[in-house]
Amino acid sequence: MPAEAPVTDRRKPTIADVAAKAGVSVGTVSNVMANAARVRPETRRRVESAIAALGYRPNRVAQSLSRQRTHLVGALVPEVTNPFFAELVQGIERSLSAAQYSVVFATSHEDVELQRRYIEDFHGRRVDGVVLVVAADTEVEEMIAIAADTPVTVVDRVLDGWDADHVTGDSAAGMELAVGHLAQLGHRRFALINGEAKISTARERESTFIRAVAELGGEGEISRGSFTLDSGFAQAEALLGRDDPPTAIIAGNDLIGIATITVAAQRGISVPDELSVIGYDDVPYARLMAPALTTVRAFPETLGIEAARLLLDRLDGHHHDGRHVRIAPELVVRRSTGPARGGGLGGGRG
Amino acid sequence: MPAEAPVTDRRKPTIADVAAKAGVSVGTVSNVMANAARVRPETRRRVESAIAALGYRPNRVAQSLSRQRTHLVGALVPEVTNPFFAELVQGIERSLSAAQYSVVFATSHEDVELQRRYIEDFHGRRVDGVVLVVAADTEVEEMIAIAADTPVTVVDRVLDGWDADHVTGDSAAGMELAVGHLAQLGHRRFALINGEAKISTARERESTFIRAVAELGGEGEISRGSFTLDSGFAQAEALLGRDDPPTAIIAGNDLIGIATITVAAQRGISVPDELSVIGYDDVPYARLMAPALTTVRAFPETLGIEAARLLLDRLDGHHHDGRHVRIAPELVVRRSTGPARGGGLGGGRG
DNA sequence: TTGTAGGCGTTATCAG
DNA sequence: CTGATAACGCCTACAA
Repeated sequence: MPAEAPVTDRRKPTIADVAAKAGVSVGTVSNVMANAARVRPETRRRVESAIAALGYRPNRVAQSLSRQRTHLVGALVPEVTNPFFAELVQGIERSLSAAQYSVVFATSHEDVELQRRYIEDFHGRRVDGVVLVVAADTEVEEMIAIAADTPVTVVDRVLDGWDADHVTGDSAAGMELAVGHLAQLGHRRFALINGEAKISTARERESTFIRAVAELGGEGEISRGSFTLDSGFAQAEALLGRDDPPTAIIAGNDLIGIATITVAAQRGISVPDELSVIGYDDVPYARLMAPALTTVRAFPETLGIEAARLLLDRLDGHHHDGRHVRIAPELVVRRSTGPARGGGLGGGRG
Repeated sequence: MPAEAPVTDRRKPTIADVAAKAGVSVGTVSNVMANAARVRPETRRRVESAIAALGYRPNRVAQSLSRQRTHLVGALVPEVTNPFFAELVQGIERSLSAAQYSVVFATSHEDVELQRRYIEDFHGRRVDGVVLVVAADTEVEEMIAIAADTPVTVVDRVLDGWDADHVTGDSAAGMELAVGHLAQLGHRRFALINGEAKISTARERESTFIRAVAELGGEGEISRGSFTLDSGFAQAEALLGRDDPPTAIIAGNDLIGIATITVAAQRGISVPDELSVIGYDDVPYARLMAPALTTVRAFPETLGIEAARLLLDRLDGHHHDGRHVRIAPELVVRRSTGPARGGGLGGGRG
């Protein structure tokens, strides 16, 4: 080898290097990469072998700047340690990466200030779009302003007054399923242990709970906290520590339901003989409880997939007005619900 | 307003717009933003108010191209629906974003081909570094080649022959804790239900298991599958369906441990009276089992935090050789382990 | 069919 | 202290 051989050049090859090696211009290289028709087969071959020889990979940063499109989307969820959101994120990531988008990912921990910072970061990076699970105390006005001129798809929760694309679970239907199931088992005294009242899913479940119980002529009480195991423990503890707990507890999500079953066990309350418990979401751990948790399946991964689809549609220019897709929930009967103590009208487990 | 007023300009303002409005050059604006000392206070004020008036935010894409640094890091894990990795990801994301990095996130699903594609995508996007949990069947050579000239920190699992920075849990110590605890309870017949033999943590736990059991003069058998609930169910089913199951089962991770407890319950095997079960990791659901799962806590979030720290150190140019940090595990005794049936030497629960 | 050159938005180098 | 201007790497007219 010649003495002039440069020390190993660690710089990644650029389109200019390829052009030089192939003896063509950068424009031509760009054309073959774009698969443009207007390039002679012979030339194409030369360029392609130069690309292969150099191991050339286009610089996406430069591409983004030039094309004014990053093929990047921001995903912001409250937590990733919550299995519901983990599945949601999985759905988002799968769909987006299948469509050749990369996702820059962040968690807000229900903190609006953090949420604001992340969204600004997304903007700074010129993401093509954002998939967002709004944090609990989010102000509509701020969101509308912040999300201006970047396509946003809102998922799981909704923000009143913001007509962004969104996909949600049908919490009203889900809650009706839950109350209906319990009613059929003869229950008349219910409690709902819920998450943050600021969150739309919690509100929808709550109002439906109230209405459904009223229509039934039953009694219903409501406890509010947050959608976490810890809050579930505290709330269940308070509820089950009382003299006359209800015969059926509906949990605002499975974490709360799981905590409730655990508290009942600790207190020697037999589920489902003395107390029926039903959760919401159907996370993987619901069926592993003893007894296995009856719950309303919410299909979190599907939510994520649909959210990604909506966003991609918009990025492709297919749609322009605020769309709303609603995912229908399903009742999953397991072992944590049973006939109300003292009989009642209801049939057995069928 | 004048008739010539342009239709609302949705284009984000550029540094040139700011310069024009402030009546200075782009270079000066750049200097102001860089907080350079060499700018007259009066000028700075003018520029700053122009920035504020326009709501100017620098374009990170252009910055990246110019600075040759994206402040982006890629994070690739096998799954995010596995709570161990969810916590790991949380640690990574927290640390990195605190250091002003954004993370582009992906999941390999233990698929080496997918893993390859994601890493190439990371490269294409010119991430400054990557945090990687290697997929199960990863080839060293390919990784070494693919990861060339991009700082990589390997976390949780290790790839023999690759001297990248890495942070792992001390699986040998953890397994010794597990076997020691069981031995003290009088157990002599053990089984290990493990994950993929291709994964370094599984191998380390397995070899330590063999050695520890041998030193004890006990019997040990090994079942291999994958680190999932489903595999845990299948393996536990096979093991507990036999005539003479061991008195103590060590699970390669908590998902397997949780599945084992569930299978035991289904088969009417009392835990811990007839069978002791111990898990690994201490995911949040371990303590919610009935009985609560004794386990070895692995601190996944800490793994993520340390991995991020190692990478950041390297990106700051502080270190250059392959470093290794090992996180010490802790035994968490709960209710799924107890004295071996038929007595033995061991004391009670203390 | 292929080459040239301007533009994408910043940073950095140098004169002035 | 400030203003031009050349990178950074790629795309896309427009010319040739």
